[in-house]
Amino acid sequence: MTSGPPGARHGFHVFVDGCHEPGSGHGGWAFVVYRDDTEVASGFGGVERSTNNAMEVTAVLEAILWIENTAAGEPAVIWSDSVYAVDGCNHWRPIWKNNGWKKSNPGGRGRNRPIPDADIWKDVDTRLSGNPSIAIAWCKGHSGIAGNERADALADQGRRSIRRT
Amino acid sequence: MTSGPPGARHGFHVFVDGCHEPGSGHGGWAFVVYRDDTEVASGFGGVERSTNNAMEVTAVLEAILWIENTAAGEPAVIWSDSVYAVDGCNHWRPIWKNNGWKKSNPGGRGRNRPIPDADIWKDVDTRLSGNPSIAIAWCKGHSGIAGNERADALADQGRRSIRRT
RNA sequence: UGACACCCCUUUAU
DNA sequence: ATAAAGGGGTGTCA
Repeated sequence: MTSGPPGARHGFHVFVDGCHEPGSGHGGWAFVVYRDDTEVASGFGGVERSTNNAMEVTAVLEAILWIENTAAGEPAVIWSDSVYAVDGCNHWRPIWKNNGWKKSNPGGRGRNRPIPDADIWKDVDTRLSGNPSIAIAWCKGHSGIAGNERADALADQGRRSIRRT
Repeated sequence: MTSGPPGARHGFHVFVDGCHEPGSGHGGWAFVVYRDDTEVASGFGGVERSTNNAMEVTAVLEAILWIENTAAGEPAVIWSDSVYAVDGCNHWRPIWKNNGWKKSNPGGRGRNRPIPDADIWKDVDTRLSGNPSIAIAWCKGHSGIAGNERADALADQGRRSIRRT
């Protein structure tokens, strides 16, 4: 197995990644689509002012958009190395939705404030709710997984594209 | 612990901090004494079973004790990043004292519960009442203030000292 | 409901 | 080794 996890018979494996440079505030996102261990598509972009987590979620959203437009209904796994993005999709998304996209953790740190990047999360939620064939999974970052490394490089390219505007 | 001659000019600035590890229950406290931006003394210690707020107040108490023993009567400002400790000293202390160190219930009915760590607060009250030249002030934590950072590190050392008893 | 502090964990970046 | 973006919990006050 050179890229992607086992079981890539049918459907897609989409690796996503985001990056962010605190100095400039510029961020980048990317996705790479694999079918049977072969890269079949990719996309990336840059954002002028963002945060690291916002870029990770944006990468997931862009991957979903590609699937919607190109392979709607086909089974797909989106792999992200961001626990924030993955748990946000799989665990907190229904909770946030139920709470009107606000944090409600009595005693916690950020209480009853709108969750960061609520607009992105709402978009992700709408589309994931309508595409049950899309799964979000976590993979370890910077550990030699080909798809993850490729997405990492593309996200960086997306971030650098900001300067040449 | 370093020591130096008491400041002959005009007062001390004493930064205090407390820390607490919920897992072990161990806590630490520390104070650092500055005269003209120079550290002239410091002290720290550990407590086996405590709370974060109790350690913050303990740090204030230990600073007061040092002033009493070393520079009684000299103007001094004790800086703490705990609103609980600072407001406890400046605002609620006379109120609590007036209520017999108990919290009055808004409903009037029901028992008046003793304030937490009443023994420490009573000690603080006695000594502050006898030392009007000592002021308690608040400073933001973890924001680059040298004295606060130093006290933070020493409090942690005090907490860790519990292990190797 | 707000504020402050304390502890643990994840990811990113330099 | 630094800083920044998140999640969970605790103790306290109004």
